[in-house]
Amino acid sequence: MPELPEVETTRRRLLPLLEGKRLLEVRHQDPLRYRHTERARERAVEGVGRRGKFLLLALSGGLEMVVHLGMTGGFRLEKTPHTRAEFLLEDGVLHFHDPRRFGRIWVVERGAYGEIPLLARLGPEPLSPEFRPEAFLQGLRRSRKPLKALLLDQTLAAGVGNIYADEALFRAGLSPFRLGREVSEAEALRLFQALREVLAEAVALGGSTLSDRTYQQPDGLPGGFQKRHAVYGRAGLPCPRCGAPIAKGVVAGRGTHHCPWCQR
DNA sequence: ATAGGCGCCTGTAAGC
DNA sequence: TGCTTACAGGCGCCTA
Repeated sequence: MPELPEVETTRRRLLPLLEGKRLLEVRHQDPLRYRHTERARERAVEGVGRRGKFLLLALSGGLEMVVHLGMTGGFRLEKTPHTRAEFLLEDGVLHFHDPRRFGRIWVVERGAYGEIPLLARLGPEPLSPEFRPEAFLQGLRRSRKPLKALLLDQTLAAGVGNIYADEALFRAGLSPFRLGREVSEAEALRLFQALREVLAEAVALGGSTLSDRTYQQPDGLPGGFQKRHAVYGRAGLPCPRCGAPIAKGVVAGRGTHHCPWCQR
C-alpha cells in the first residue's frame, strides 16, 4: 500500500510533470472526498513535497494541495476505469486513480492543517536528521502498545505502514507483539536503525508493488522492493534467516507477519 | 490512556 | 459453474 517509499517515489515522478506548471482545474464528482479543489483553479504548482504518506503541492497564492493516497490511490498518465479526479494542466492531464476511494485531497492555506489532524500531529520524517534515536527510545518506553502498533501510529515516525512495519521489526529481530515499555535501549536502537535502512532501501528501489499491482508509478512501472520482503506476504514460507515458516497474526487490526524464531 | 471493533470501499480469492 | 463470504488495510470514530 502506499507508504513512505511509495509516496516518495510518486513525488519524484510527479515533480517533472507538475513543478512550474499551471493547473487549470481539478475535475471530479466527489466534493466530500476532494475538498475545496476549486481553489486550485488557475494556480501554478510551485513545489512538490511530502510529509509521511501525504503529498504536498505548493500552489501559487499561498495555497497548498494535500493528497493522501489511502490504500489504492495513485497518479496515472492514462485514464483508467477507476479514475476519480482529473488534473487538467496547461500541457496535459494527470489522472488520480483510486479503486477503493480511501484517498483524500484537500486544498488549504499553506500549512493550515486544521482539517487534517493526522498531518498536523505527524511525527518526524524517519529519513531526516530530525529523527532522533533518543526521542524514539523515549516514545517506545512511554507506551504499553505493541511495537507494531507504535510503528503504525505516525507519531514516533511519519509514513510507516503495514509492510515496512513488519519488515523493520524483522530486521531488528523484534517481535511485533513486544510492548514498547519492555524494550531495552539496545533493542530500541536496533529498531531505529532497521526502520531507516528498510525505508531507504525501499525508496531506492521505487517502493513495493504487490501481486495485485495496486501501486504503480504514473507511467505504470512497478517498484522493486517486493523482491526483498523477508516476511510481509510470506506466511508459511521459510524465513530467509533461519528457514522456519513465517507466522501470520493480527496486531492493531492489521495482518502481521513475523518469524517466531528470529523475532523475540 | 489505550485497546478493540466497526465503517468506509472494491477487487480478488476462497469456500460451498 | 455460480453464488456467497472473507479478506486486504489507512484512518476516523465509537465504546469499554
